[in-house]
Amino acid sequence: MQISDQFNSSHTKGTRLTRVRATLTHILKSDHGPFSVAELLQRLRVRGLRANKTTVYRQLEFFRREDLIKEVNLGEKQSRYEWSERDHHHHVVCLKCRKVEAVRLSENLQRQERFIEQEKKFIINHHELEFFGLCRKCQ
Amino acid sequence: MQISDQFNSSHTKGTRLTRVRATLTHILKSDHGPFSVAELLQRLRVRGLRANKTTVYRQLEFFRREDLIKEVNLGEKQSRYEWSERDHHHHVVCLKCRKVEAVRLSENLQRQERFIEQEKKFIINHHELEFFGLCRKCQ
DNA sequence: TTGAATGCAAAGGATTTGCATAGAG
DNA sequence: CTCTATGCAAATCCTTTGCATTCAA
Repeated sequence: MQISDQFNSSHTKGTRLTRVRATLTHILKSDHGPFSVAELLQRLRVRGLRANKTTVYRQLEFFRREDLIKEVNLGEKQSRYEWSERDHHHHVVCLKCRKVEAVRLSENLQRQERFIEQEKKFIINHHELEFFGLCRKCQ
Repeated sequence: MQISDQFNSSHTKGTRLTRVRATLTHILKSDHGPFSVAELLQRLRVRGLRANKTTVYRQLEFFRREDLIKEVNLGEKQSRYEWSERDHHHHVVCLKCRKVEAVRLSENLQRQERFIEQEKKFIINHHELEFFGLCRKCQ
């Protein structure tokens, strides 16, 4: 596998495609997120890779610098991370079992953002929206 | 001041209106939030009350149990807290100076919640929505 | 060969817990 | 007087840092 297969921005010069990085990329891209660091370590282990948590934190820092992932906060003590290439979406979080699902809203928040920019004189960069409730099983 | 002035739910039997609790209540109710624990300690100090951070955490736990405050997460490492009696609103957060302002949306998210409840079979309890960008001064 | 990536231990920062003491009712 | 609230120290949990070693290119 060539580095250029996955990382071809000018920022990535001098970086190396290690086994941990390749596997983490694969997990973040294809599995169902968003993931906590503990979950990522777990999934690495399942794939036969016993990595150190520090390494995972540093990989996430790298992905973050390259704008490849987004950090998500669902009101837990730890952060979660997900690949950012996917479509813009939000999350529904079950208050009982903590199950997380992605949702796409039927209409977006553009209009609200314009409203806020006018009223507050803020320039909006992005928003974060999460819904909390009970999933089907926990109802 | 009577306890019943501020806490008259059936849950509050046996609780005591200490100076810290009364002052924290006042700060959370009248000052401009949401506040971190450090900020609450600072404001207590300004009012001549040197409280321990553990005490503040325990007071917040108490307010939370009584459903008097909401915990807010703005992507920082610490949590923030605000009195929950106020009107439902969201936050705009400046990515540069971290200034926080409240915004009321011109239209609410009820419709989107109904949509999600149908599509995902979730029962929505509440949502959290924050906008991030640059405030007037930081643009 | 060379410097980016890794592992391990230790440090940091926010939050929680245990226990003895203070103080509201 | 009684039991809730407090303070202090220590413990926990997540995250970051320092440094010597490994390994991709």
